[in-house]
Amino acid sequence: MTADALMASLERAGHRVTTPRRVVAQLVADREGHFTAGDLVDDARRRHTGIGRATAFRTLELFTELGLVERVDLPSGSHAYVACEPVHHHHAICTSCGRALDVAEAGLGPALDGIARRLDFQITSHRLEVFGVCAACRRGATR
Amino acid sequence: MTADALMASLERAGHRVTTPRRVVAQLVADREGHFTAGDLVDDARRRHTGIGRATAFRTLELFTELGLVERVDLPSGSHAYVACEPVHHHHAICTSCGRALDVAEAGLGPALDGIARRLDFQITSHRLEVFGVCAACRRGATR
DNA sequence: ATGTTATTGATACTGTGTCTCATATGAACG
DNA sequence: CGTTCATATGAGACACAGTATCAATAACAT
Ligand SMILES: [Zn+2]
Ligand SMILES: [Zn+2]
Ligand SMILES: [Zn+2]
Ligand SMILES: [Zn+2]
Repeated sequence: MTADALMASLERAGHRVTTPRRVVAQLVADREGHFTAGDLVDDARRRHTGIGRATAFRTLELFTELGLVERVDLPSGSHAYVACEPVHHHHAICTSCGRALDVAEAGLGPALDGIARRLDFQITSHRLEVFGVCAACRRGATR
Repeated sequence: MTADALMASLERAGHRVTTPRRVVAQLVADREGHFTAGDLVDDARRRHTGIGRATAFRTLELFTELGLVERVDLPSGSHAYVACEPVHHHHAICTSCGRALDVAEAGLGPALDGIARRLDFQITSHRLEVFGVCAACRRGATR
């Protein structure tokens, strides 16, 4: 996901294209794997962009609403984000390198149907998070 | 899950049986559906138990470690807990009444295997959260 | 260029969750 | 029982995460 693509989606949705937002978009695009709002704020300060804390949070929220970025809840309890395509899918998160692989819906349907039927529960949304070690990390060291 | 059962498990695990912990166990047992640490602290104050904030958090953490209580991440982003059996399972959370129904692993295995194979990803843990409306809430009103 | 409106950033504020440390108290032992 | 000592407690300080306020600024349609 490139910074330009993020800005384009944002404009398409009728939001203003501003410099601070462009900066945040670039920070997001430059991130590998998941990151927290705090990480982004730190990036912003480190690079001496003049981005305020509030703006970082607000822009991240905006991207999330537009589905350009998705929030994942790490086992640690902190809220992280990953840039991803705006279609329903899940994430396989590598606990070693932090990268998030996209997981297509993939056979979850029947399992969900079963749950709905057995519990007489009307499912409106669901969230699956898979944690483990990616192929790259299993070979090379922690890198 | 009764307060006594919570305390018994706690003792079995070699922890001290103390009055504050008994109180927290009771508060947990009295809760229907999910609750946050803050909710519990409020309960404690409201009932004029002398439980300190730190103790509520600590006891909740202890119960969680022992698997007597499980943490769920609500879509809102807040961390909630539900009392439940110490075996692997998931939760169907009613967005109307807040109750959490236990969901057996049920049919998730094949889907996970598929993910692991397709992504060449070694899964070490996973989390599924299902949100929707329970049978009771679909009939009666919001109750 | 101008006016309207959305956006920004500093700052203050509301939580959450953790840490420290002096005090209290379970439980094991005699 | 009373003694002993590791554990647990609670007050309060702390470290963050996230939100609200508001005057100043910048987009963008005209
Ligand atoms: Zn990896
Ligand atoms: Zn899905
Ligand atoms: Zn459960
Ligand atoms: Zn319900």
